[in-house]
Amino acid sequence: MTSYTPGMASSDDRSTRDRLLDAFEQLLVDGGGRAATLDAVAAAAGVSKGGLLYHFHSKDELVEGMLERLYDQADADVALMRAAPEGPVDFYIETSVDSGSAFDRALIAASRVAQENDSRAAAALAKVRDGWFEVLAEHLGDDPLARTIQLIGDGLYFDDSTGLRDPDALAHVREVLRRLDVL
Amino acid sequence: MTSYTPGMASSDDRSTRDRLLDAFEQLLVDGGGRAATLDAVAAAAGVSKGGLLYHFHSKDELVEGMLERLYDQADADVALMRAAPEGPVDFYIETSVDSGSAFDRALIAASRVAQENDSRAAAALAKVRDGWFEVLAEHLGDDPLARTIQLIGDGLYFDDSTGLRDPDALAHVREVLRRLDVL
DNA sequence: GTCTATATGGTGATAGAC
DNA sequence: GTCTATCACCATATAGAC
Repeated sequence: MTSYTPGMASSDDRSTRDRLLDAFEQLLVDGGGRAATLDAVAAAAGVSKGGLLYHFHSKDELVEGMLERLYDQADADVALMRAAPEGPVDFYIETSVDSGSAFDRALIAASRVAQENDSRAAAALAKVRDGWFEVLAEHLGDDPLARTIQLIGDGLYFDDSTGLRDPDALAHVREVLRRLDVL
Repeated sequence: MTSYTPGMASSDDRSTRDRLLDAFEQLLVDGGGRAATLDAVAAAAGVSKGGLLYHFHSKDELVEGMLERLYDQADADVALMRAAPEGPVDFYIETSVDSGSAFDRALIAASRVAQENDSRAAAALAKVRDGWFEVLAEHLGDDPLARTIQLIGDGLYFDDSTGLRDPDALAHVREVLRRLDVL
C-alpha cells in the first residue's frame, strides 16, 4: 500500500488534489454518498469535471485517495493521543465530538462510504478504531472499560454525524468517567 | 400527522404496502441510500415499479411511510422497555446491538436516510431517542448516567451498522455497568 | 494540467393499458 | 391493483482540444 506523503508530491498538483479530496469529504458529510457526485466535487473544488478526472481517474480512486489521507491523519491522531497531557481517555472523548477538524470530517466521510457497503472504507475505519483501542487498553489495563469508553466515543460521533448533538453530552460523560476513576 | 395503524388498512393492500416498506428498509440497511432505488425496491418486493408507485406516489412518500411505521415500533419498544423484567437499562443495551429485528432494521434504515440530510428522518430519530432517554432518566434519577448509557447504545448501533461489530462488546458494557451499580 | 464535448446507462416519475 | 412504455434528467466515464 503506497502511503500518502504530504510533502513529497512529485509536482505542485498537491493543492488541487487536496482541494478535491476536501470537497469530496465535505459533500459526503453534508449530504451523504448521493450528494457527492463527480460534478459536485469538481464544482466545490473550483475545477471542471475533466480536471477532477485528471487527478482521480474514477470515483473509486477518489475514495482510495480519501482513505490514504485518513490513515495518515489517524496515525498522527494516535500519536497525539499517546502524548496528550490530559491523558488518552480525556483526549479521546474530547476529540470524539465533532469539532469540525479535518480529521473529524475525514472520519465521518469514511463512515458515509462504509455505510454504502464499501469494504475498503469499513476496513479503514476498523483499523483506525483498533489504533485508539490499543492506546486505551494499554493505558487503562482494563479491556471492558476500554471497550466501553470506545463505544461512548462512537456514540458521540454517531450523534454528531446524524444531527442529534446534545451540548451536555461531553460533561455528562466526564462526570460518569470520574465515578469510574478514569478521569 | 396520520399514524400508521396495522389493523385498519381500508383494503387488503396492507401486505403489499408492508412488503414494499420492508424491501426499502432492507436495501437502505444493506447498501445505503444509493442502493435503495425505486426499481430495486419494487424488484425486492416482487412488484413492478408501477405497482410500487400505486402505493407510494413518490420516493418521499416511501420515506414518510417508513417513518410512520418507525414511530409505532418505537412506541411499542418503549412500552417493552418500561415493563422489562431485567430493567430498562439492560433491556436498552441488549436491544442496542443489532439482533436483526424489524425495529433494528427500521432504525438503521432511518439513520441512513437521516445521513443523506433528510430532516424528517433526523427528527424521527431524535424523537425515538428522547423516548428511550426519558425511561432511562426516570429509572436512574441520574441524567449524566442516563445520557452516558444512551451514548453506549448509540455506539453499539453505529458499530453494527458500519460492520464493526465486536462480539464481546455487550459483555464488556455489562461488566462496566455493574461497577456503576446499575445492573 | 485543465477544459469541452459526448457516449452510455441509471433514476424518478407520468400516462395509460389491462 | 398491477403492469408496460416512455420521458426528462443526472451519473460516471471517455476522447480529445487547448
